[in-house]
Amino acid sequence: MSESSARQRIQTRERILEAAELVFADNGYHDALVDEIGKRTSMSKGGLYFHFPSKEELFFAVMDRLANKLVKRAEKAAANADSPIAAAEAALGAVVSALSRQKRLARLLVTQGYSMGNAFESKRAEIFDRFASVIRRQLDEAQKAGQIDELDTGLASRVWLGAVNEIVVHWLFSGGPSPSESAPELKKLLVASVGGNWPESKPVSEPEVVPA
Amino acid sequence: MSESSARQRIQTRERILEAAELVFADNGYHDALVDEIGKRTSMSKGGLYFHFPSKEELFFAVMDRLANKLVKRAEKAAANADSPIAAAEAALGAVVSALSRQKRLARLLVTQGYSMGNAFESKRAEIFDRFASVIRRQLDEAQKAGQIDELDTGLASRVWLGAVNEIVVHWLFSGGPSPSESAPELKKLLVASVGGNWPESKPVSEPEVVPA
DNA sequence: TGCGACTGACCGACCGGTCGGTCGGTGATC
DNA sequence: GATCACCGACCGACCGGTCGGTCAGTCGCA
Repeated sequence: MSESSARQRIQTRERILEAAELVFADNGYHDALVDEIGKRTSMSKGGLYFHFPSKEELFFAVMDRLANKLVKRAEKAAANADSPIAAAEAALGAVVSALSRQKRLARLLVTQGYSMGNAFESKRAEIFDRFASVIRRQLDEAQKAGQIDELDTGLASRVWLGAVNEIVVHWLFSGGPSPSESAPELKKLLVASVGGNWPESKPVSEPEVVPA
Repeated sequence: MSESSARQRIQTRERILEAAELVFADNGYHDALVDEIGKRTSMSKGGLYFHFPSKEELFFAVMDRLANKLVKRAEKAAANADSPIAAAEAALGAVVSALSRQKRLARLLVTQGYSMGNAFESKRAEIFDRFASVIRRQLDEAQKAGQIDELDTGLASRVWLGAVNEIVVHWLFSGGPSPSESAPELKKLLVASVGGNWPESKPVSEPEVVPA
């Protein structure tokens, strides 16, 4: 059946993507070996190359998959909030909390692409722009609602992103506190940056499940 | 004379460092070829390896040199300001303006190291910590002077750094406006993040020399 | 029997690092 | 001031491991 075989195909792809995610996250693009991905998939190198045309494409696919998941998470969190500024905060909190829980994913998203060389630039830009847009949309709303100052929301969204990025990298590289621990203070700083009035109510729930 | 030969030695090292800076900045650590650095120095690979024990050490030396220059610049700018919060702003402005002027340096400092693999982590941490300290010291002063809110200045300084980092990366990768164009608005956001009272006076001079 | 999925031995470009060798200068010795 | 031993700086051909990618062949299912 072309139906079930198509399903099979997709499942196999998924299996590869999962393994590749691990390997890329641990080693960075350059030091990740295609053979290693094969080993973890219990599939030979040739098999991998049947599903993906190159290491580069495979990496991009991994990044897209990851970005999709996280962006969705952020958008969902934003949708559940009850004011634009709270939504922006929630989106940011969702990402921070997800990355805190999965060091490997954080690594992958935030640093491990660069070793690809200059070809990575556009992918990085694309992904970060997607996150920035989520934040920005909320800030635009907040501005319309008069919750925050007049300002360049594009710039502000990148400031927010950059801040998160730096906190995460610092955690990864220097072993500081987990980003989720810094999150409340971080949110305070970022909301203040756009002149938002800090709401006394609702500290914005995000389960904050810490894995074993 | 051992005197002049020591001088010569240092000069040669400097020549190599300058060439290496260019090559690393253009290609990233991994894609930079030692042979290419040799070509630009008019020196053979063997010659290079007489002065530096490995490609890695050479790269670190380049990064240190660059970081030193920039940190000094930032500290100088801070020292010339007439209030702690203005000093923090000035330090940040100095870095932004320097990077805006030298795209290559920006690239080198901000992205090109990652392709070294996980060995880069500690170097990156070290350098960014140095910058963070400069900012932080000023924020601590400002806090003592009651110019800003009670807050975690360590966290705040990383927020500032991260913001700058993201603006620069966005400029490099997406060809947006030069960071120095965004600087005024950026400063406003960051000062607001720490609850600083925006002073109407003195927009903090930094010559803002734009090269041809 | 045809075809999609997969195997794994093999290829070959690539590049950091090495090492035997060269050479201009320096200073001690006669 | 000529000779000579020596040395630091530099040269560049070469080595050897690595790794992305290829391809002829296998297997099982429809």
